[in-house]
Amino acid sequence: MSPTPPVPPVPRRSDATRAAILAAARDRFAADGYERATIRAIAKDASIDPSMVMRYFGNKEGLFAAAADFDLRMPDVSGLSHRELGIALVTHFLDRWEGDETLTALLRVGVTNPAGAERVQAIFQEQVAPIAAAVCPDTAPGRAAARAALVASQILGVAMSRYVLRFPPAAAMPREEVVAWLAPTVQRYLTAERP
Amino acid sequence: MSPTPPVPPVPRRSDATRAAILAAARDRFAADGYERATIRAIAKDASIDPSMVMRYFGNKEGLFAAAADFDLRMPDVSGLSHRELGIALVTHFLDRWEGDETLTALLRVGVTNPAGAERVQAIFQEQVAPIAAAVCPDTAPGRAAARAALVASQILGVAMSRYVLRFPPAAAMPREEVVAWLAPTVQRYLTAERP
DNA sequence: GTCTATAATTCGATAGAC
DNA sequence: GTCTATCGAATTATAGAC
Repeated sequence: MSPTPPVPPVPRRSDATRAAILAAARDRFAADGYERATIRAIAKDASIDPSMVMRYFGNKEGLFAAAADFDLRMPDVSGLSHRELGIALVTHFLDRWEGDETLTALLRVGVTNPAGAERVQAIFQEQVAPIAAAVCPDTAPGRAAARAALVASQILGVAMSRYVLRFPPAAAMPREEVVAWLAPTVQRYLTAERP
Repeated sequence: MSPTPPVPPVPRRSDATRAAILAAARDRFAADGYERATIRAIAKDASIDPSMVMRYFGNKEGLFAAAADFDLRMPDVSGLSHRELGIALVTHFLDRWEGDETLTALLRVGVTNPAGAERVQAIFQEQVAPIAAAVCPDTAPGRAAARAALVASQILGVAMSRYVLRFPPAAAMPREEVVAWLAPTVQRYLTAERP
């Protein structure tokens, strides 16, 4: 056996091509959903041949899985008051949603594709539940996950209304008003005693 | 000209066939979303020929529009206290969602199809906004629509988590606990002073 | 009213030249 | 690594016999 050298920081060769494909895939999945987003269209957006997409990612689901690996970049909320907590989280979610259409893509795909639904669930479970566990008053097993699911329900709902379905009243509502309405809700789901 | 007689209660001839197609369409749209729900599969479920679907509804979008004409059957909330209002509305929405998968279908289609998004918006706008207008404390134009959109965001979000994406913590949460958490939220969106 | 047959596209995926 | 060419399957929609 040859001694395996430590893996170099960038093992892949043509990372630029991969990145271009992934960026185009995120756009298309976000705009069209999983079914309507065709590999052909994604490849065209990336100025590359459709067969390259297959070569890099195997099949369409593999492409989506690679494009949907998403970090919510949840902020550090330790030391915040309950009131500040709700405002910080809602503001952060609005920032993330407006700054990166990957989340809209995730939501669109999650609705029509089981693998997409699992990705959405995993992302919120892994990244929001720890915050809930850190601040919620009850300690029984599964309670942090339940509170994280409540927060996710309100966040996903406003994202649906504002960015996916684009309800005129929701889409036109100023950011500050969305935060003012939703922050107490999120705060209560995380910190209130169980009703 | 022949004097037109008053339209009979059932002008269509084969209403049974239409109803069977619509029922099958609702099931398929709910289970698979707009793109994956094929006219062939819907016709097969209805034990009928695919071409009949085209004959009755013109095209796929016409079929969906007919299948998605939905009545939320909002209850009469006049005379309820603010506390009772939140409980009544959340309970009613959970009932509607669990008793008829058309709403899940609507959500699935609204995400990938502009016409579907308009239907979802119209349904919530037409049926929830009047309730908001009746109970909310501010009277400026558009405020009832904004409050209805807030309510819709929380209701759609919990429907997404529970019935579409099926987050385990949200799907496993007992109905009474969902009502207990969400009722104060809905109540506040409808009746609280503008923050 | 119902069905057969098929047109016209479009898609994911593969094979293979260079 | 990149591209051309194409297969096989599936779809919506139409035309027309009965």
